[in-house]
Amino acid sequence: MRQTQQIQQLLKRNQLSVTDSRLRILELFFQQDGALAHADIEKKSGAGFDRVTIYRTLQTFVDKGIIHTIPTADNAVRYALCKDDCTQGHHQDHHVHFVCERCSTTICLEDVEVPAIRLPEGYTASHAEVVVNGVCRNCSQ
Amino acid sequence: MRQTQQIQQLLKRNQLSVTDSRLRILELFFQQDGALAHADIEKKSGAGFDRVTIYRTLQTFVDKGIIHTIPTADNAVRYALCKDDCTQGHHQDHHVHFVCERCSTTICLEDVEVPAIRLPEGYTASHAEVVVNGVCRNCSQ
DNA sequence: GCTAAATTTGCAACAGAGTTGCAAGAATTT
DNA sequence: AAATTCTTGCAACTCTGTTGCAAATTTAGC
Ligand SMILES: [Mn+2]
Ligand SMILES: [Mn+2]
Ligand SMILES: [Zn+2]
Ligand SMILES: [Zn+2]
Repeated sequence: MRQTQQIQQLLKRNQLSVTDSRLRILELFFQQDGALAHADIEKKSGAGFDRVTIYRTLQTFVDKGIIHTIPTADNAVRYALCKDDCTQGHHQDHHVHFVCERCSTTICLEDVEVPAIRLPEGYTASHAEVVVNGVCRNCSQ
Repeated sequence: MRQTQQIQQLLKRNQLSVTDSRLRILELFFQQDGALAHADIEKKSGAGFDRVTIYRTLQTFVDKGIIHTIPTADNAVRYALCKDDCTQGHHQDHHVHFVCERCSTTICLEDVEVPAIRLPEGYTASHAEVVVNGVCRNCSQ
């Protein structure tokens, strides 16, 4: 398996020990193009990892800049691979996210940048999150 | 009390019976300019309304177009009064929301419209949510 | 390859957010 | 004021996420 090798290297590059759950969870992210919620991972991982392990693994990946969180209206955090140059403690994912109303897939629109927002006097922006709801490419035909 | 009168009328206009919890919760919203989360209301209401009553009251107000929800990154729904022309089943609040990193107040920027987002081929937008994080007017001096 | 140290995992127990059914209580209608 | 309608509180439950700790696994040194 070529991919397993690549994932191992990704872990080592981030000074993380190579464990079954980390390999499997990253594998899921690489097989998917939409985002994954904790519950999705619990179902799809198969191997019956403990819920807590999954939470901790996801948190570790976020800390290392391997995945990023996506805020959605339904109060369940979703995660997706960082394709930008994110590093430990410094995420760079300034793109728009899309949630499909039909299939409820959550997708990173890597090429759509968050527009600059003109704020009233006295407000200083540090970061903006844009989530667009609508119908995705798959569902619109 | 003049305000109580006004709140009563707001309830009647929406075909809602006038009850202690509804009066009190609306009163809190009118006294506040930031948004309120369920937990805030539970604390500030004083009168010890049941948690379930608060949840149901908030849901009713959202359904009627009296308040709207604000998505934030911390996975706790916040609510604010609708100042736009929202009606039963049809919210019109297309403004930007702001979350202060210092005081964590959540504010509706009624005058800041959500910009149009250009999506890739195949995607259709129906609604976009913009949440800007930063430092608010109060905290920036 | 084996051992010791460092890290990760699973379990149990917990906290918080939100939902549902139902009987009792209040508000509205007549 | 009584009957009807609607709302509330309670209990019980689900789902999401967190923490402490001992056991298991991984890594590093030899
Ligand atoms: Mn993304
Ligand atoms: Mn608002
Ligand atoms: Zn879709
Ligand atoms: Zn502030």
